[in-house]
Amino acid sequence: MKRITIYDVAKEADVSLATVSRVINGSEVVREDTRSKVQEAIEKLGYKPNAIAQGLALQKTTTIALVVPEASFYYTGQIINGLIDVAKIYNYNIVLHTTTEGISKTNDIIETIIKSRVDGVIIFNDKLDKDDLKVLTNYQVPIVVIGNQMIADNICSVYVDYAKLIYDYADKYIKKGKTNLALIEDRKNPAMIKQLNEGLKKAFEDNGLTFTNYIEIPKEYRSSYMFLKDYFKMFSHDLVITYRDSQAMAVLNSVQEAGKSIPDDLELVCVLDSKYNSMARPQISGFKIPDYDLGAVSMRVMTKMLHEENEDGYNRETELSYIYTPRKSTI
Amino acid sequence: MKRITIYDVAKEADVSLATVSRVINGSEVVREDTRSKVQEAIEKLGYKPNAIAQGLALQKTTTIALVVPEASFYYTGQIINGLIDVAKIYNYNIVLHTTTEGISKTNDIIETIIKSRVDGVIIFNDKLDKDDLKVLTNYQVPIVVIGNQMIADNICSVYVDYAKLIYDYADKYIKKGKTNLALIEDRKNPAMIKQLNEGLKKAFEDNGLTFTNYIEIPKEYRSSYMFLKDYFKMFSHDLVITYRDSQAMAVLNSVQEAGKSIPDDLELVCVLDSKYNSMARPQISGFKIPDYDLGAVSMRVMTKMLHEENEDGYNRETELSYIYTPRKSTI
DNA sequence: GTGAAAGCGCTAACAT
DNA sequence: ATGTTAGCGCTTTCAC
Repeated sequence: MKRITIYDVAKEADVSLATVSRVINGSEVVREDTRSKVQEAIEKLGYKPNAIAQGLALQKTTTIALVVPEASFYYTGQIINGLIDVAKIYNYNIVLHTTTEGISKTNDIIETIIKSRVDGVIIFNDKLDKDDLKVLTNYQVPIVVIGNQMIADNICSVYVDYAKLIYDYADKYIKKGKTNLALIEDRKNPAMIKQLNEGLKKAFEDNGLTFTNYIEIPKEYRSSYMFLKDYFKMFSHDLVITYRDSQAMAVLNSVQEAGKSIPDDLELVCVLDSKYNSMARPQISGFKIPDYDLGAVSMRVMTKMLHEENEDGYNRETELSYIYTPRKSTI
Repeated sequence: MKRITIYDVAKEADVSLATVSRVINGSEVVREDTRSKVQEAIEKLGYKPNAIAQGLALQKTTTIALVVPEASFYYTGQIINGLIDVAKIYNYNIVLHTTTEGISKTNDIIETIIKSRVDGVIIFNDKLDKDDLKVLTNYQVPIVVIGNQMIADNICSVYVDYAKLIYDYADKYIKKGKTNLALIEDRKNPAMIKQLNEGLKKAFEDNGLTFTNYIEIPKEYRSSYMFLKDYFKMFSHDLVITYRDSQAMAVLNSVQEAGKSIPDDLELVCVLDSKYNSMARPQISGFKIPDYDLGAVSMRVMTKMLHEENEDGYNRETELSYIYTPRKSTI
C-alpha cells in the first residue's frame, strides 16, 4: 500500500491540495459539495494526514514529554492515567522518558526532548534539578513539575504539601503527649522524606521540642525489612511514619515479630496510601493522595500554558489536598 | 531565543547546510578541520537538530507506540521499564497510549497512531483485537504483541505460556490426589484467566477428570474480597489459584477470617508474583514472571523487524519462561 | 470559494 | 571534500 498523501486526495477529488487541507482542518469556507467530494476521496483512499508534516509546517507537535523516575510505576500509575486522560481530550500525545537512579543520563533525556520538539514537558519527581530545567526553559519549552513546589519562569507546579500534612498530623500527637514519633527513611523517595522531615521538625519546634527520630536504613541492609526486624526488637515509638505501603508493611511485620502489638504498643501510619494498606492486618492508616488528579491537573495546566496568551490565565502553583483515612493501625 | 536551524549553523561555520548535515550525522567524508569548525558553530549557537524535520525527510520517526490497558501500571511497570531501557539503546522514543475498559475508543487510538507515523507499535494485552491489528498492518506498521501468542503478517509476539504454567502445576496436585482446585475470576485480566482456565481444563482432562471450580465474582460484589469472605465460610478447596497479588491477599484474609488456616486447610498460589506476596503473612507462593524481559525482548524484536531486511532474522514468536517461588501458602 | 506558491528544517542524490 | 537542489507532506498567505 503506497503512502498516500494530501496530493493524492487532491487529484482524486479534482481539487487543489489547499482545499483538501481546509477540509481536514475543518475550515468554514469550503463549499458543502466540494467538502463532501473531498471527504469521499479521503475515505476511498484511506488517507490519514501525516502528523509529522503537520508538525513541521505548524511548528508544533501536539505531543508533550513526560519524565518519571524509572521503576516508579507502582506509584506513578494513577498520575499517568490522569495525565493521559486529559491529554486525550486535548489531542496531545505523551512520550515517556524515565530517569535512572544514580547514573545521571539526564543530559541525554534533555537532549532527545529538545530534539523531538515537544510542545511541553511534564516532570514528576526531583530527578531533574533546577539546572536541567533551566536548559529546557532556555529552549522555550513550557514545564509543569509534579510533586515539588517550584517557582521559575515558564514553569508551573502541581503538588501536595507533605510538610503541612505531617505537621498537622504530628501536632495532634504531640499535643496529646505522644511525643515519641519516628520517621522511616525511604531511599527511593528522598524528596518526599525531606518534606516530611521538615514538617516534623517544625511541628516539634512549634511545641518547644526537637524531632530526633529520623530512622535511616543502614546501607548494608538489603531491605528495610531486614533492618527493621532488628530495630523493633530494641526500640519502640508512639507512632511510626512511613512514606510507602511496602515500608509500612515491613514495619508491621517487624513489630509483630518482635512480639509487640499494633496499634496498642505502637501506632503506624503510611503517608502514601494504597490498596495494599487495607489488605494488611491490621489495616494500615494512611493519607489518600490525589494521584490521578496530580496527573490530570498537571496536564490541564500544561494546556493552559500552551494556549493562553497571558500568564494570568493560569496559576503558577496548584496545591492539591489529601484525605486522611484512619484504619486499624492507629488509635 | 530564536529557533536556530541547520541553515544558521551553516552560515556561522561558513559552509553549506549539506556539510552541517553530514557532521551531525557522523558522515566519514568530512575533513577534520571543517568538522570542528561546524562543531564549534553548533556549540556556539546551541543548535539541536529538529527531529520532526528529520522524520519528514527520512520517512521515519524513530518512535514507537506502546499501547497498554489503562490503570494497569501496577502490573505493567516492569514491562515498560524493560521496553524503555532497550528503546534508549536504539534511540527510539516511546509514545504511550492507553486503552479504556469497556468504551472502545480503540479506533481513536489507532487513528492517532497512524497519523503520528510511528515506526512500529507494541501492544500489551488483548484490548486491541485482530481486526484492529489488521488496520495497523494495512498501513505497513510492524507490530509486537506482548502477552498473547499471535500469528499474522508483520506481527510478532512475546509471551509467557500461562496455560502450560498452570497445567504443569495443577498436574502435580492432581497426581497427589489433591483434585479440589479452584481458580478465581479476575475481571481485569480476562485474557490471562482464559489461558489459566484452559490449562486447568486440559490438566484435568488428561487425568480423566473435569475441572469445575472456576469461581466467578458476582457482579453485585464491589470487590472480590467482599464475595470471598462469604464464599470461604461455606466452601473449601485443596488449592486456590489467583492471578494477581491483591486477589491472593483477599483470599488469604477471607480464609483466615473464616477460621481456616493456610496452608494447612487450604493452599494458595498467586500466578503473577509481586513483592506484596512476600509481605503477606503467611507469605504467598507465586510464579516470578519475567516482566522486565517481556518488555525488553519485545522492544528488541521490534528493532529487528525494523532493521532486518528479511523476515528470517528474528523469531515470529518468543516464549519466555517463569520461575516458581514456593513460600508459606503452599505445602 | 478555490488555487498557486512559498516555506517549515532536514536528507540525499547529483554536481563540482 | 563540499555545495546545489529537489523533495518529504503539510499549512497558509496571497491572488483570482
